[in-house]
Amino acid sequence: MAAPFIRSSFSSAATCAEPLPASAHATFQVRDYDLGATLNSGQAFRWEFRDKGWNGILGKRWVRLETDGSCIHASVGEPVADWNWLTDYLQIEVDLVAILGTFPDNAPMRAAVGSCRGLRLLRQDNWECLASFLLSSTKQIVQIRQIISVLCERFGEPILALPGHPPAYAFPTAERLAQASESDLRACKMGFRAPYLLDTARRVVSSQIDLDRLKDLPIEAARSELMELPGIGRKIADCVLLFAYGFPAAFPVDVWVLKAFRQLYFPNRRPTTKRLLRFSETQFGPNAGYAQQYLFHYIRTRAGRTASTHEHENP
DNA sequence: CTCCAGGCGCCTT
DNA sequence: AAGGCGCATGGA
Repeated sequence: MAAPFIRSSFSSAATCAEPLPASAHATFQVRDYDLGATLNSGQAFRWEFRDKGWNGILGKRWVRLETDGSCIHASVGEPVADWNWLTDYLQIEVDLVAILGTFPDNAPMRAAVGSCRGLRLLRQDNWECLASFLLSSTKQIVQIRQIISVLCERFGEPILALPGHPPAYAFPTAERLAQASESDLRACKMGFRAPYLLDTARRVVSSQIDLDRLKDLPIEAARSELMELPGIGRKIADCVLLFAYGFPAAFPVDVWVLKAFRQLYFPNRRPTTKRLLRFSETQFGPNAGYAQQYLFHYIRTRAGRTASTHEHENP
């Protein structure tokens, strides 16, 4: 694989034995990286666009990202020496062109890639991703964000942001949520998902499932283990397999993807989810999940435009 | 007001 | 195996 286009602001030619000095800022050269599409495509729920940059929380670190197209500039609340946690999350080193080259060559796929080239799949923390998508069922993305925001305020550990920014909280640990009551969780407006989240947190804490071990399993085995958890079905399991564990063939089918495929590939039929999964396996190549995210983002943003133009259209 | 949202679990056929 | 329904909450 090609050398990563990474430059920290303190990347002097220091020897390996010499630790890099800690810094609150770093810059990374990027190619084909659409930061806005990536952070706002419904795979992560805590990024906020403020004053031409994205503010977010990764683990116990507050981070702000700004981009000019060829670089991503990062600022953190507390100085760090090692930035691998960020480059890994953003998947900066991934050769996107090689991935795009495996996508099926058809009109809908070309349109989707053309509309948001540079969209990346993130590599998220497995527990945060699992809990977040558990809360996603039959909710709009704005509401998912709201629920998670309240959950973090109420159960997350306070962390240090840059001066001038609102208080920040880490995503709550499974240990902390396992100690909560169902009504505590319902107070975060998550409704019927509260007992699912509570039971899942308790199973993680009791090692009934080992989330770190799943990355070493074949995708089918990892999926089966996730689907043992209450509130985790095929779709949410595939979101976690794709967005946290990086299984590139995981293929979440939600109402949007269902709608997109009916419209784009099956105009005169009404394929079931199972039929779509088979279609993805045979027609979408080894990075089916990556392709799916392009279609998801494409149709979701396009639907927004057509809906609003329709609303304002004159007779 | 109604309809629906990055579903799932459970219950009928 | 496949299809239908209830579930909490709040945008549109």
